[in-house]
Amino acid sequence: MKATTFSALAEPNRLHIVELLARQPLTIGELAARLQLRQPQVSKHVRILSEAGIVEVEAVANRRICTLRAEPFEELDGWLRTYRQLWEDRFDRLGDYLQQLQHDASDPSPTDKADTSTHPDQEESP
Amino acid sequence: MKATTFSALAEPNRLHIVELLARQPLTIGELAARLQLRQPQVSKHVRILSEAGIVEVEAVANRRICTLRAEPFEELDGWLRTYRQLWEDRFDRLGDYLQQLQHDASDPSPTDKADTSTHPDQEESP
DNA sequence: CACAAGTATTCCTTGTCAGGAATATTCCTG
DNA sequence: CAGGAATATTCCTGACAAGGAATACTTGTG
Repeated sequence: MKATTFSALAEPNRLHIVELLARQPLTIGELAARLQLRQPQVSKHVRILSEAGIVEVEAVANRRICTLRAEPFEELDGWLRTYRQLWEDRFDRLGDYLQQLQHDASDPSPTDKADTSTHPDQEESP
Repeated sequence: MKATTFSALAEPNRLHIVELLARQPLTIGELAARLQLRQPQVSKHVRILSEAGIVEVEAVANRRICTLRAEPFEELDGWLRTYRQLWEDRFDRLGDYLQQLQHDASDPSPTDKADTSTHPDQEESP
């Protein structure tokens, strides 16, 4: 998962923009009116959202029509899938870990043991 | 949706922490080792994640065991539901809007018309 | 009770970002 | 082609966030 996606959504006005665009496409000016922001700031925010791949800007004469792109949301959805067991499975991960901690008091290889073996590997510096 | 959740995940190291904790709970020190960061910075990052409600910190003697909390992910999942039609329905929102733009050239109430009527209202300053 | 491991906190510095204001650009219309 | 609408860009300033370094706190142990 790219942090830039979260970064783009971390700004309240930008998050607001995204939620407005979820209802319908809007131009820069329309966004500015709804957000009570001045046009230049909206342009900047939209640019950032656009560079993050969240918003697509279509030029129609004078105006720029902003629409949401699906990809980042699909990616987010896929990312979330990894965490879905957190509230679905609900097994006692902390309990397991506490057990493991006690073991580790005498065990020389303390760190990477309790892998639940359901996650794709991304970490681990061997 | 709270921007603070995105804000907490916007920092690459913090996102990394979350992805590590998705596999198993870890202490501050273990996180520091995996992230190649110094302990104080990890403590700070974890504090921010904790204040955002993403991570729960349990004190066990000397150490602090960090685990993921489910709520923010559930909330994110619910939030995404609103956007799921973006890639599932795939109806031509931009085309609709272009139509509407032409209409609006003569129509005096240009802004709020094309409500798809499937979204909870949060915006609109009447 | 001194010591060490694990962690928290503070201070400092640097870089980044958001908004304001002014200005430039593009495009339509008469 | 002049003028106005919609938007982009630039410059500036103030706030804030992140890492480094040093230090304080806490807990188990000898």
